[in-house]
Amino acid sequence: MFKAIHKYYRELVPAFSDQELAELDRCLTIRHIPKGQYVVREGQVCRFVSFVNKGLVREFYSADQKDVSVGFFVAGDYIAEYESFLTQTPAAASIDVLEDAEIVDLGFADMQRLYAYPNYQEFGRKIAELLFIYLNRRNTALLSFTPEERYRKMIVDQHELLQRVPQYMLASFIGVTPEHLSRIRKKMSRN
Amino acid sequence: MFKAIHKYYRELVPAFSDQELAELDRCLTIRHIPKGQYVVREGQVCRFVSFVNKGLVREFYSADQKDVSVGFFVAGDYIAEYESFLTQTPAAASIDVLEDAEIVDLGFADMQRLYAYPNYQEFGRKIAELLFIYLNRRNTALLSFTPEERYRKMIVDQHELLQRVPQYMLASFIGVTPEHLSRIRKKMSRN
DNA sequence: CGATTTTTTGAATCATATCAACGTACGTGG
DNA sequence: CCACGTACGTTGATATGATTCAAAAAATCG
Repeated sequence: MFKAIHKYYRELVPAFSDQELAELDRCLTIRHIPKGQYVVREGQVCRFVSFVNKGLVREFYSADQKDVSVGFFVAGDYIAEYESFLTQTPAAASIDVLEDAEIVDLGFADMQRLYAYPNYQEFGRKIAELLFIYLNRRNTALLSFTPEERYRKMIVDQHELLQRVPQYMLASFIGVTPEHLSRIRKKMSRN
Repeated sequence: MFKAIHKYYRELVPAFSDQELAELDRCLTIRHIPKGQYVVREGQVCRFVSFVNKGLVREFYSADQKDVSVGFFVAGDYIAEYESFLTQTPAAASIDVLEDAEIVDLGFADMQRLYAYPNYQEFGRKIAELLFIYLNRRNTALLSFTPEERYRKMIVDQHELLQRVPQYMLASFIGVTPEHLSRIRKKMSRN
């Protein structure tokens, strides 16, 4: 059981023993969350890091009455309000469900226990490094590309999401208003 | 020797033994870099993660002929083009010296050797986590605050830097042109 | 189908960029 | 120690890109 998760762990740290992964299994719990519900709510402490088995979830925060989406996650991705999870302090962002989701939770206390194994330390390190790299690229993109360039980029490497995420959420992810994204698309289609 | 560095390591991982830190010392080398020179150049692989003993350095990248500063680092900070260091691939950003610097290098291969110790795995994990948190906050700030708010924030929690970093570099860090930052300052001074 | 949500369009406005000019400070060589 | 050159900061005028608000059109859902 939890095959996809074992694969994920072994890809980052091949040295994981069957016994170590069995230890992990004992910590995991499955949760089904319907569309529209929250996985984590701003202001609450994020208690789990969760693997997405099915569905589509989104991380976002609120800035003067408006949602700003910061990420979309599908089957095979891990999700958490990571800063909140790491520090066990209230989350600045929320995570909600766009398509009925099945997620597999790993709690904070269990994670700490697993860190007794060096392989889990290494896993935790590599996860944090990957998240850093992801965020670093997003940061660079926001600073050095125009909205249109960011949208084009999204078409190329996240085209599966474009069909599933409403355009007004993509707009905030790209950093523009829905109206402006609509105009960008119109302009692009004229070529 | 390398007292400040030992302190840095033990603050993140109190369990470090004297022997483990002595092992670290054998990997460290000091480098003096004068103002105007590069620590890492875009396109080259970042071979070291470096502790700043003295001086002031800056990370930046180039976007259509212009520099965009992404961070300023002083004594007590660690620097690297971290994605390049982690993946040993060419750096997207450069690091240069704004005030004559003394830095202490730790090479990639040595870092890998140290990861044999679980305590160094834990250290590496915590560093990556801190960097993630730092970047996450910067990201949020860029998306949800106005340039003026970002400048005010900078005054509050990096006021020491304002004296040492030329204003046009701060401008790109904040995400505006030098002219516009000048106007923001003028407007702020009218209150 | 009707009701609601999402996307598009238009017009006015605002924030920031650009370009060009000028002022000021600073460090260096004479 | 002065004068000059270079780098930095400021100011003004204009241009551009993105937002806002309002409304219509299109898509989605029960």
